[in-house]
Amino acid sequence: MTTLTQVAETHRPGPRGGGTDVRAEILWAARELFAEQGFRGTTIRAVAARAGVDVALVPYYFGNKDALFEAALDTAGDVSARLDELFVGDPASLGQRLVLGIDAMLSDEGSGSAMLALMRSAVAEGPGRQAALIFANAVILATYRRHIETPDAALRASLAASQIIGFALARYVLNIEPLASMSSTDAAANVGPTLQRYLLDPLPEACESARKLEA
Amino acid sequence: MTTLTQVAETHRPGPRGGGTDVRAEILWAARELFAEQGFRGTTIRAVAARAGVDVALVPYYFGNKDALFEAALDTAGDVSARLDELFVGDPASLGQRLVLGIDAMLSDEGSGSAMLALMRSAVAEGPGRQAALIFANAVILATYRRHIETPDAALRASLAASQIIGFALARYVLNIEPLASMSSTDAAANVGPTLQRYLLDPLPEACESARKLEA
DNA sequence: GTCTATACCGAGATAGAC
DNA sequence: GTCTATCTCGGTATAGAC
Repeated sequence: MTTLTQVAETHRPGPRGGGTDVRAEILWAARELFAEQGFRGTTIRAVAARAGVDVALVPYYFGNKDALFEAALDTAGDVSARLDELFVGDPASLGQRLVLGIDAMLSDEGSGSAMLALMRSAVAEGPGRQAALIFANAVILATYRRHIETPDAALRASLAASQIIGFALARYVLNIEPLASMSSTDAAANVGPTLQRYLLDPLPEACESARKLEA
Repeated sequence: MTTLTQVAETHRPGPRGGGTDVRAEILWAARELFAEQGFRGTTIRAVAARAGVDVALVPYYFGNKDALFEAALDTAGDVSARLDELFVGDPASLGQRLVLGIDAMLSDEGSGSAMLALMRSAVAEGPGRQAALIFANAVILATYRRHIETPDAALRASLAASQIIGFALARYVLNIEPLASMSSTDAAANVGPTLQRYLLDPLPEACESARKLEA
């Protein structure tokens, strides 16, 4: 047993001095750590440590780890809007524009890490599943539907999503060379045509089981 | 302090009755749970419970959770061999054959769940990273190199890997419709041409940054 | 309303009893 | 070979100081 008379002298309770916004501090730390280490890889204690606050403040402000995750990665609206813009323009270069635009988003310091964290957690287990399905499915699919209206829209969107997800993971998460370190323009030249075909070119005829789903 | 005289009466130490192979029992339970819940989602305790053995037997037989994971998913040799076979045949239908073959592997009860768990853990954090990179990178790339020898081999393999990974995740993990529930032949008809192009068709000219890597 | 301290529970890992 | 006890760590809940 230790005597309880000795108390730590580091910090006293009560509001902080200085103009630091603790909540924002935590959010930033969470964004960085989730992007670096994934959902289960980042501990609430690590977030608190990087933010320079006490551990209990994290659940205090955000409830629990799941809610913190969703708060940290809540950039879906922005992503959706930016994807929207990529669709306007010459249809002949839609595939290239998509790759270039998405690659720019993924390279971006702020939203890029969030998107990658979202994808990681979508594939892994845990609460991020829901949020990430919104990204992969709803965002891409809805964006696509808004711009190309054919009965094949869902099929085309799901095919495009598969290549976009694979591209993002291979290039930024798995670091498969030489795809990982090639320039954006080269990447666009290579995978752009795939998206072009999925989104605009005629699809193969024998596709009954897919078309059946469009009820 | 508790008195140490009172001992549990549930099970006594010592070898089991019956002919059950404890090690194999644990491996099967681990395979199932890793495939269902991912690496961090499955607890050693849960594995032990499903196998009907004591918790401590798991680290006893496999060292630690990482080693158990690798043991459970050690099907790389099999996967590599099956991929090898897919490459032999008419080059004109290579893409379709690959999709059909890979889809069959992923649908398979035994190795399919292992491959999916491998992919999940590759994208997520944790020890599976290494093993999964071997799959995504070495297996696909090496297999490919064995069959098509051009200076572009690595580039082509990385592109194909990106589509294969995205296909597997979108279809089997994220369940993006209608890709998720379409038939294998329809899937092959749709994404086969992509692999065909990545692997065999001429690549775009302006690809300096990629070619520079082939030293 | 903000912050600190601390306690609880579940999970991985290890030592050692039987 | 099998199991118990225990250590440590991480997420969460609570009590209470300012």
